[in-house]
Amino acid sequence: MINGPEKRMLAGFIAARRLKASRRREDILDAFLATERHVTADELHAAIRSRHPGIGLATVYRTLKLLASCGLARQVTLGGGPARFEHAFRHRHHDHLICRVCGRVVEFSDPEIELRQEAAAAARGFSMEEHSLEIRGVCGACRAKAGRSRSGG
Amino acid sequence: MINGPEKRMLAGFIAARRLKASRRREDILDAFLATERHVTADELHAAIRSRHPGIGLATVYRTLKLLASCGLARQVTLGGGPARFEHAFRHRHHDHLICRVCGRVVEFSDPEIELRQEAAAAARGFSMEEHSLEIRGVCGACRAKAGRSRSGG
DNA sequence: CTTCGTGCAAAACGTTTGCATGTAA
DNA sequence: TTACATGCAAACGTTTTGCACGAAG
Repeated sequence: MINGPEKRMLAGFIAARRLKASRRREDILDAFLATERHVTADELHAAIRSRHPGIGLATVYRTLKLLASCGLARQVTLGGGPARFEHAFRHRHHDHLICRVCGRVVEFSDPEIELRQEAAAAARGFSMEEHSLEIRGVCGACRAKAGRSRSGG
Repeated sequence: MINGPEKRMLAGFIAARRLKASRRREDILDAFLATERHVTADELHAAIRSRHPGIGLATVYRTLKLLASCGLARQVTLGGGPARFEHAFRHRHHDHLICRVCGRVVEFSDPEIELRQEAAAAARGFSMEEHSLEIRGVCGACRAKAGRSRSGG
């Protein structure tokens, strides 16, 4: 991912706004792209730190906000905890299933739900701009585990 | 609302857990029931303070958590701000439309969306326990106002 | 009398900001 | 040489907690 479209996208955004390219921003983008979904600023900071010890948490916050502005990251708040960031470039909008037991997050998307949301908003005079749908419950693996320990112990 | 079912519900919960009834808890419940939807702890604290100056913010937090435990309140986080609490007793689950311009919150509920959420969860092995759907956009009044100022000057 | 509730202040937590310095343009 | 980026620490707003005291059971 040394020269993907994400880098060009960030570079373009920076040029358009007359900001400045920097090594830090590349480091943070690299780490963000390398990591799996839904990192917090703190997690990303820790991950980058192993390779680039000098980096400050504030810079990670500032850069994540920048990545969100240019459409590379999307900020989500899964269940009230700290803000999390997921890849947004070439990733369609989706909703989240969150396992209450193991914390696993599964993404899904249902066109019919999307349509109905638009309709519900329109019926009440709203124009919809964005939405977030979060379903909390227990995933299959955790239910199986719970079933086993109930019957087995 | 001096002796509604909410009071009995709280009293029952307190008795069942061998907690203690108190004047403070009544005051806070009264204020919560009297207020309109979606208060923050701080807003509720301010409202109670005019009548009961000695009350502490921490007590409001603790009591709101208690009300949530016994099903009288539901905690929602509308758009990333501080936690808000809405009435939960005899109020069906609903979702929220939030106007980005004026902050107005409209509640709605769509049985088809609910069903599809269950189905989406089940299809991925999850048992759904709760969900939150938030739609942000612009309400009719604010769109009308914006249209007027665009065309009018 | 024992346990729980309360107010206060302090701590904790995630996030933002001010400032001096470093670095890209 | 100008403006922006950075690291650090401090500030910030929200929420929780420790503690001594008061009140309910």
